[in-house]
Amino acid sequence: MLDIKFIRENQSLIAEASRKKRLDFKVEELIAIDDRRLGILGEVESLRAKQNEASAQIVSVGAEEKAALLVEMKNVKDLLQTKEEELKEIMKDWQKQMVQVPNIPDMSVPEGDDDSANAESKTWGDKTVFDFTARDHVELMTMLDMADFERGTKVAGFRGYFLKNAGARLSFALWQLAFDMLQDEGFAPVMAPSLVRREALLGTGYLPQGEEDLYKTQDADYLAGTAEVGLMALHMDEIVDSAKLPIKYAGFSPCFRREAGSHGKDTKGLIRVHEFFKIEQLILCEANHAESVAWHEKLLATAEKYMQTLGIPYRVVVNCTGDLGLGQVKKYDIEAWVPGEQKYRETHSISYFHDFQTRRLNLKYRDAEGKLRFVHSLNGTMSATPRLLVSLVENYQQADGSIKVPLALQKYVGQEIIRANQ
RNA sequence: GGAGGGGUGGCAGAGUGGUUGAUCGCACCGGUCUUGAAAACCGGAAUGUCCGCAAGGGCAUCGUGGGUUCAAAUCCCACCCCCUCCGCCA
Repeated sequence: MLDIKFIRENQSLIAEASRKKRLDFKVEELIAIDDRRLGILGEVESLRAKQNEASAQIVSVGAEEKAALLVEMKNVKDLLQTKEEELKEIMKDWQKQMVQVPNIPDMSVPEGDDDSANAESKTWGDKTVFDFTARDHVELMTMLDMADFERGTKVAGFRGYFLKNAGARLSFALWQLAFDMLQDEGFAPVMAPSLVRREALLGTGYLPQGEEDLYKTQDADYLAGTAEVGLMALHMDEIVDSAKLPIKYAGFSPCFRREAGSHGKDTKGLIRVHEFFKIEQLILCEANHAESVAWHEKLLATAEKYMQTLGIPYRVVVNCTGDLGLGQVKKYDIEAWVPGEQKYRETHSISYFHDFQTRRLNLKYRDAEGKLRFVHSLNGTMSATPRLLVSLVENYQQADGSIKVPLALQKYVGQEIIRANQ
C-alpha cells in the first residue's frame, strides 16, 4: 500500500507503474473516489464538531436552553447518520482501490510483459557437460531410492512426494549449510509459522489478490507459501527500536502453494510441488532507498555465495516490470542450471518493497528526529528444497547413476557419493 | 471441549454515561542545582488525519465491528486476542 498523499501528488508515476506492471489499475478512479471521500469527510467532521460543541454546553446550561439544544442535536444526529452511511460506502470502494495500487518499479528494472523479458545480468559456472547420457532427477532419485513419487501421489495427491534416505539427508544438509552461512552473516535463525491469520497475508501483499493460490483452513486461517509472511507479521503493529535496525532473520518454514494457475506446468518431479521447505532471508531496515538497494544487493550476493559453495551453475536475471509483484520495486531471480531440461530454472527470488508491506502491517520505527516512519522491508530465498535438489542431483550425477555429494555438504550428509541401496 | 478473569498512551496501571485524549508512576526530552554526573526540584511531550504559509484549529483513536443516547473508555450485541483452572493431547 502506498500513502494516499503520495498517490495524489504522483498520479502519473502510479499510472506509469500500473502500465509497466501490466495491471489494469486506474489511478483516476481512485482519485475520484478520494475526492468524494474528502468531501463527505469534511461534512461529517463539521457535523461532529457541532455535536461536540453542543455536548459541552448541555452540561452547564439551564433546563430551557438544554431542551432546545436536545431538539437541535436530534436533527444533527439524523443528518450525521445519513452522511456517515454515505462515507462508509465510499470507504469500502476506497479500501478496495487502495490495496490495488502498485508500488513503483525502480528505474533499473527492464520493461516487459512476462518472464521472457527478464534480463540476464550474470552467469556463474559452466553448464555441466556429460560424456554419457544424462538422467533427469526423477529417474536418478527414484533409482537411488531418494524419492518416491508414486506413493507420494497415493498419499498426498497430485504433486505429492516422499523424500527418502539420501534425498532426506541432502535436504537437511542444504538447510544446515544455509543456516550456517546466514549465521555468519548475522542473521538470526527463526522457525516461522506457516499457519497464519488473514492479516499476515494482507499485510505482506499476498491478499486480497492471491486468494486462489492459498490453502485455507476450516478456521479461516491460511497456509503461507513462504516464511516471509510469518516473519514480516512478527513485528506487525509494532514500533521497533531503531537501534535494532537492520533486523536480519533467517526464517525456516514449510511452504504451501496451490499452484492454481499452473495446472499443466511441471507436472513431473520436484520442480513444482504443493508443499516444500524454504529458508528465507528477511531484512527490515531504515526507510532509505539507498539502504534498501544496498541490502538488496547483499541478499543476492549471499544467495549467490550459497550456490557457488554448492557448485551449481546458475545465472542471475533482473525481473522485468510485468514479472514483478504488486508491491515489489525490484526483483532478482537466481536460476539454476537443470541439465535434464537444458534450461535455467528459478531457485531464488530476491526483492525489495520500500515501505509497501510495512505500511499495511503498521510496522514503524522512530528516526533520528524522533519522527515515526515505516521501516523498509526486503526478502529473498536462501535455500528452497526440494526444488534445489533437482539441479543439484542432475549436475552432480555420474555415468553409473550415482551422485557426487558437493564438498560443502559432505560433512552434513556423511557420504561422498550417493549410490543405490545406501 | 468445560468454567472463570481480562484487553486503556513507549511500559505499568486508575478510570462505570457529560470540559477524560484520558489520574499517578516508570521510561523519555528540556531546565535549575553540580567541576561533571546521579539524586532532588521545575517544566514538556500520544498517534493519525483534514484546513492553514504559519500561528493555530477541526475530527478520529481506550482490542475490532455494530447498537443505544443529544453525548460512550464507561451501557448492550457479535467477533478477535490474552490469562487462570479442569479435560484431551505431539
